[in-house]
Amino acid sequence: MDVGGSQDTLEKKTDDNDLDKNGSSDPVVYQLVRVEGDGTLVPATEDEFLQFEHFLHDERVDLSSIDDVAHVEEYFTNDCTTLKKPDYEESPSKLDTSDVQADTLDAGLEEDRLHALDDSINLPSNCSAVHDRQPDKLNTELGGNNIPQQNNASTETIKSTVLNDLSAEKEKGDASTRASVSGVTSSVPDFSILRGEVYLDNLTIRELQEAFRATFGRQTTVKDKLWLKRQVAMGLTNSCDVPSSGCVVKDYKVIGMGAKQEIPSVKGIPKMELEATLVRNQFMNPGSSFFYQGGEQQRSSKRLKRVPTENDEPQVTMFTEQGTTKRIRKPTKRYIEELSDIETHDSTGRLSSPVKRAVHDEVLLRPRAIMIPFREVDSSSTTYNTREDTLGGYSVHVPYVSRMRRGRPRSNFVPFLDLEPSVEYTEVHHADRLNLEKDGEQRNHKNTKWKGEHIETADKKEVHGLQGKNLSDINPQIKHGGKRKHHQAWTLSEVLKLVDGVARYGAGKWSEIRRVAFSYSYRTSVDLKDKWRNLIRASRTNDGVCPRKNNPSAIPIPPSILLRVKELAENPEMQPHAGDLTLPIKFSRESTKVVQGKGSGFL
DNA sequence: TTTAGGG
DNA sequence: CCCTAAA
Repeated sequence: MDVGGSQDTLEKKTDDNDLDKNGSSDPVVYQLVRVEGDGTLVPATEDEFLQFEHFLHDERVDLSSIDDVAHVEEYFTNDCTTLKKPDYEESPSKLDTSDVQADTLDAGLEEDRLHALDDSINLPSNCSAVHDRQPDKLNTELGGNNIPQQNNASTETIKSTVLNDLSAEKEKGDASTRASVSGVTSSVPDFSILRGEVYLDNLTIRELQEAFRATFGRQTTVKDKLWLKRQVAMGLTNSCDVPSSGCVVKDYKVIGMGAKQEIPSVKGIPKMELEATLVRNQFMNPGSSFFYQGGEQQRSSKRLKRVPTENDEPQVTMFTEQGTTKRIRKPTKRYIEELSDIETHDSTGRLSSPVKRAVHDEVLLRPRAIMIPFREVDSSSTTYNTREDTLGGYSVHVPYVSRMRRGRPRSNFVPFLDLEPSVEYTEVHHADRLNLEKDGEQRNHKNTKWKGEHIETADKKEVHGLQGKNLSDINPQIKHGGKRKHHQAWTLSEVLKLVDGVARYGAGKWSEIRRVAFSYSYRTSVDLKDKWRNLIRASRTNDGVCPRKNNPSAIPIPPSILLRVKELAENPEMQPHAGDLTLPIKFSRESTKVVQGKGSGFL
């Protein structure tokens, strides 16, 4: 039950600290805010954003020297994105509610930042905590870690990095104090502060700050002891569920409290490392990521919404997710489109006003794609890479990969459109990228799937003011009356499910079928209907002939299936077979025979 | 909202 | 796939 590792990781790079009781992470994007005299948080003004933006840019530049920049960038690119914690109050002391949800930590960090801000009034510098680590250090760490698949695992890499940070006892504290408020310090945290047995209660504020730094990789100016203790405990524990006092830290691990959610360390292997391992493993088993489930059902999720439901699964999943996430999390075309849509109005490519963002964010709220356990870090120019969603009750940021909504666009919302397949295709470079599928099954043709997400492309463009493509170029429809939005090729498994569903419930019961077999898919009943129609067409036509040969993304449909489709289409009566849902699909022998050799249909 | 159809 | 009309 510990999901912690990832969080630590996050903190390092993105500076988030989301820990949850469940262990689910709750990545959060920070928003630049200003602390008013009365302690209330006020969204930063556009100007402030701009300032920050610059700052970030610089950071970015630095990071560019890192290997696998693209990935790293993705994760480090965050910045003052949104973090609206409605009820969060600034005083640190209020953070101790354990049920505060992951937000607590975030809030904490935020606060920390805010404090810093207080100190140095208008410099958003601390917002950069995200970019805490120096490039060189990062490199070192990266290299130091024996993380094999760097490519496909930026996440892991990062994690490892964090691990090293924590476990690295070498770097002795020292000038930790000199760390700048900005959070970008060149000095190395004094990890030793957390070595051996340490009673947080006995630490001085300064020591706690050091511990904080060792834990989160960034400096804090907060002098609230309680808060610091909690932060450290939470950070080491990856859980929000920590007592306000009495925590004992031993070799970077929190003990002496209900450090339940912790991953037990094994023989001196730092917990973090274990976590990293976990992540890695998870990563290796994409199959375990049931996370991606499409997400229609998650749309309604709201931030802060925490579902008490706690399974062990989420945690495990989290790992998986993370591992997977990293790779996958690429902005979708749609995302870009959206951005474009919004940003387009802003020829300068600057950040849109807070208000706009807010609105946008709102819109982005209903994702359905891959969840990203990590906090999303966006480039200054973009805050839209991910959207927040709820995963198992935790709000997380997910890459904005999928279509938000199916069906008619809202009256006040421009429909998101996907690029044309051809275009999209070109954008998909990383074959190695993990493609999450809604349900493990649909992994058939990765490349065709997710065409919409040309991550790096998007990132870069966005970073640079997202102008790479013109909105119109990308999404014809938005600007002009364009073409179709997305095209998610149907996978064989989907087809099978559909056929099976029709067999059971009958054609026309799309809603039912969808509910039963595509509940976690973005396929809507209309999609099913359309698909069925196409299948029927194919079963007739195709039986022998291959319609659009020019459709590379179309996957061939086994003749047997087509035959079945045909049968179902022809004798609708013999359907409702409620009961054999468990059976995959029955292929009638004759059918198979008949159709065999005839050529396949295409999806 | 869900279906059925047209585009 | 999208969009609408109907229901």
